Amino acid sequence: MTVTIYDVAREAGVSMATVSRVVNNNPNVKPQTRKKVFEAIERLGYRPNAVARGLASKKTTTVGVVIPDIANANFAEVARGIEDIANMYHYNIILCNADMRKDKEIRVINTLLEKQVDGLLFMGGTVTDEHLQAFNTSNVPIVLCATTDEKGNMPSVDIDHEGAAFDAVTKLIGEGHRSIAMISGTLKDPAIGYARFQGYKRALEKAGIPYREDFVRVGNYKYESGIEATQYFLELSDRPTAIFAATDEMAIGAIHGLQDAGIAVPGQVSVISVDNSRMASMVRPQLTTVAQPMYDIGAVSMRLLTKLMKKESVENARVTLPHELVQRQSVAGAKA
Amino acid sequence: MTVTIYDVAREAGVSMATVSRVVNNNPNVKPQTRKKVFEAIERLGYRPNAVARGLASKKTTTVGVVIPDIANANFAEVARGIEDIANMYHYNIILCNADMRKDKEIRVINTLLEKQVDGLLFMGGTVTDEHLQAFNTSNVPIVLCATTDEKGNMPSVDIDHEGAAFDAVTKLIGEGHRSIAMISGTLKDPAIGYARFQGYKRALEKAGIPYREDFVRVGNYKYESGIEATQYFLELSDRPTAIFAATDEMAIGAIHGLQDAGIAVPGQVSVISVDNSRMASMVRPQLTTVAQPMYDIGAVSMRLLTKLMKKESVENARVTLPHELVQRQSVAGAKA
DNA sequence: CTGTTAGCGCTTTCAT
DNA sequence: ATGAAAGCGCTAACAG
Repeated sequence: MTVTIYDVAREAGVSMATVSRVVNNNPNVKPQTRKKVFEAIERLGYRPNAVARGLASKKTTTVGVVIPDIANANFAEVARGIEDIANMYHYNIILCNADMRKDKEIRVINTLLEKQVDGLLFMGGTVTDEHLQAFNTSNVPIVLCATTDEKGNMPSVDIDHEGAAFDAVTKLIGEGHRSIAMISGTLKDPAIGYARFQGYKRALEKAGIPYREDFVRVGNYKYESGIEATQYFLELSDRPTAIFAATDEMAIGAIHGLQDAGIAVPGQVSVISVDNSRMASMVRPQLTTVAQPMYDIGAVSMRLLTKLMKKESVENARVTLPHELVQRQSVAGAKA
Repeated sequence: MTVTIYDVAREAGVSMATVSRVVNNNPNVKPQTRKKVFEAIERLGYRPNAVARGLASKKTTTVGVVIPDIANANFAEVARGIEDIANMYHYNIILCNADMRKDKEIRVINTLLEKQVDGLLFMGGTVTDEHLQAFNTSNVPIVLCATTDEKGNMPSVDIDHEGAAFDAVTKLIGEGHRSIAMISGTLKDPAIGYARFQGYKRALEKAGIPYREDFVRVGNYKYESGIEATQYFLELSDRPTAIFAATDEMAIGAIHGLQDAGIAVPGQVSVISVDNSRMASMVRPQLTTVAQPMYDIGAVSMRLLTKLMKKESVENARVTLPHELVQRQSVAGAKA
């Protein structure tokens, strides 16, 4: 039925150990023997059983990554960064989607740990005590990627969300805007939603612009919620001249919400956001936004994880990658 | 160090077999014993080792899915369908991205098979002889999902790409268009690129419109290539009045390429495509497109796979799901 | 350079 | 209802 290492050994006239050696590229095998074994493998169509290997060696050479939402382009980009580095270090990666649901995140973490991954990458999403608890039961290294824990105890790679939001809003202020509304993500999410909201407030404060509650709407990071929030702003007697959206997707919603109401962007209202996803160029006017280096976040966090898995010492286990304003066409100066 | 089933057995004062039974929900355990075991598990923080279990039982309750491009929203949607059904049947799924590269697809298939998945879903992408060869070495069921093999020998779930393209172009013709250009995907891909191209040709033919080679440009399914193709069409002395793009993303590129050149959509040129991705509503004018039931493709293929894994008999192992025209704002009648 | 021999942690007959 | 024991397929000392 299934051909095992034992079958190969018999076919090649050597011991299992020798077959194991050639399969694992152990140099201590005579070239001639190696050849014999390879031939036997070929002849029998032998495929090593990774499960048995994992049990015997206590290593699976695979790292698990939990991705909060597979449909989110940003996370996809992070995943690409992870993969490229993982391949470089000969790790397999198994992706598990958590569908934006906390219970599923916890379940997926446990599943991955049961599967004996050699390390875990937890991407995006809020890190609650429950998460921490699940992480604690693990004896493999875990790094947070595109998120952080509030306590700051875990290795992580992220950007400075508060600072990115601050820079975006400051850009608007620099263009002369004083009536700046925000379409926020959920404030319950400390890692992203709340941090970006804080950046908005700080930029206002620094410029001496009073904070107005009616200038903030909470969306769900999605396009439709950007439209809805914008429609709300348009009903205000005192309309904003600029909108800061916490994500590109909501910003595109804002642009369309504005345009559908016959308002020119950026002629009458400017729009800015944070992300610089691929979509930012796929809208007219093209979106001015603060870029997050998603690919790098993935790459750096995977690199960090490899070090941790090899028990190498790491200088700094909490890295913050720089962000940067990308100017396109959705921001213009405020009318005097 | 790591706590094993043996530790739990000792702690609870029972045998390994009994612990195994309660962990696996075997009814043949006295409630009282069950309770004792659960307490021991709790006290020790026992987590079953899926690798050991997999080796002993020769089942991993996980299915591998290879996804050609994690950044593609359509595939993400298929993946969601897969997941929902997998959860329902208590299978874990592990996603492996193949980065649109054939060699990586083959490698990933082999990795998954080595990991002893109980079944495999191969999503999108062309199925070559090399693929078939890799599939053949497997003794677990495999189903193609959002693609098919040319020979038609493998279980698969897909839509009728040729028919979808035919319907899209026919819609244009119904609106009075006769100068219809196409932005195709690569013709090398029989499952999608070529099939949609064939649909375009057949619709033209049926309407008695001669096929013109200069009205077809091959793109790479991406936004930018949609723009480029459109710019090419605009340079023609004899411009098309409508553009059929093989994917939404290229269609959005077409819309913007047109608008950037000062051409009204759909006023002067109509645009239609196939996909109905989320993006179709995230553009102005909103895109008229033929919907593919991506989620259902995922769900149905996973369901099919569960049947195959349980060795249930299946009536039809090659299913084609229906498509449907979704009318939005990017198509208008041809000027008389 | 190669073979022997214990396990890795769990499931699964087979007894009892 | 429970336990004993034989593996699952492979790796990793250890010995030679």
